[in-house]
Amino acid sequence: MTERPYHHGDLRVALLDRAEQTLRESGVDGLSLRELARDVGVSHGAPRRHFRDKAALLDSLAVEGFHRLADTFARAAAGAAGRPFPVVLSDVAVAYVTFATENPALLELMFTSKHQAEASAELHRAANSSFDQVAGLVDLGQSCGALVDGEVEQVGMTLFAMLHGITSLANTDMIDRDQLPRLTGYAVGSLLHGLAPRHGTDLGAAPGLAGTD
Amino acid sequence: MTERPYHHGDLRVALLDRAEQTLRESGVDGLSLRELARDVGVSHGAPRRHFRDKAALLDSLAVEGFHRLADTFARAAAGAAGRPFPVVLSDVAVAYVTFATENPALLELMFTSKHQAEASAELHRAANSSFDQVAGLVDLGQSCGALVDGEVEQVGMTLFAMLHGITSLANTDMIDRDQLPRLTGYAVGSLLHGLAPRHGTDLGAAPGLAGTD
DNA sequence: ACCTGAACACCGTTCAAGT
DNA sequence: ACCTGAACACCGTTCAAGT
Repeated sequence: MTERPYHHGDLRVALLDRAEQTLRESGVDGLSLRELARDVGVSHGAPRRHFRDKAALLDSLAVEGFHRLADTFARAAAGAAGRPFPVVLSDVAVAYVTFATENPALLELMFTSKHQAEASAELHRAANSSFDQVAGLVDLGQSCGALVDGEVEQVGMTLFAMLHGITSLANTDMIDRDQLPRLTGYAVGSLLHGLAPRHGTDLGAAPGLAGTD
Repeated sequence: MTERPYHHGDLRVALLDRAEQTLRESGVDGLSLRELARDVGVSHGAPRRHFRDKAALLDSLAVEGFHRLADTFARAAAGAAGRPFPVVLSDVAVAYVTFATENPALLELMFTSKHQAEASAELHRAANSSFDQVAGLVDLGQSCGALVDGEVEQVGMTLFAMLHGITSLANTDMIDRDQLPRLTGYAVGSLLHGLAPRHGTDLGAAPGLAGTD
């Protein structure tokens, strides 16, 4: 690192890392390929070797985001393993909401429709790695009778869609941040047997969901 | 209209109309202020009088989108007025899904987090006009006992979030288009009393979701 | 194999000047 | 009040040339 050699060494990950940081700080609109190259100390034409396109770099960020999300799910599920299913479910739900809320720009990138046809294959795989985590959770919940019946994929997608919708509304300031735990608890509860959503459902106050004071 | 005069007449709405069309055809990325001005037959500096910013124009499009959405809700609810509540609910849900699915780029614009602070007031009002429609529907459903209990705002937001999440996933090709009706029916059913979501619920296949007998 | 740097076409924004 | 057109700084993309 004393004197930069002609070859950067790992320009691809350097660009990706810097891009992720810029994304978090300035959103997608603040992301310029040229500035990225400047930040990393390389000429503006250099990124071309690693990303054919600006869109390609954005797609790679989205793929990375899905991998991190899958990781987050796995970690949350592992952390609550052995505890009653509702706790596991709500922990995973909170993990998603937290992740989505802390990385709004990344989430938008992941769930934006302008992905390249070529990248969509890899992106699809990456997204499925997240969905599979949810599906596994649904399977677990159904086999112990805590979760509502129905096709795994259908229940899982409903769960995912609810959480995604809630965080999306929160990220656009359409629901207050402090209503997030209650809404999350409510959504989760609506899929649990014997926990038909009603006012005062305690889930929102559970450890993990509460987290206010 | 024979020879364009110096003053355009209604440049603001002309720009907005053209922008909406371009948005539908080419997405947000295909929207250039200069091209817009060209298309409308005006110099590239002209839009400045009506939109201080490109972002301001985008915000106006989003506001317009929320107004159209509120209209869509009202129309669907009026069209099913008098029929059993589940029918009304599913009609409204289908109306949302259809609207969101037919205007993916507009939806992204509406639920994107990069709105200007100044526009957010008007946007908030416009968004609330949509949410109020949903709240009214929830109120109706609860007072006739068909809809799950809970605070109106909470149930309404859950409903909205579910539908928004589902369409968002559909618009990014993460769920198959042909699974949309079933998923929508499933989501709607999960908020109806005595219609606990289960495999084979007929909701999705019926006209509008129907299947209420 | 990887990077540079000039070149090109296109932006968004600003602002004096025109009508 | 509304629009024009030159000017400016910045892009993304391409490609010969360098190492």
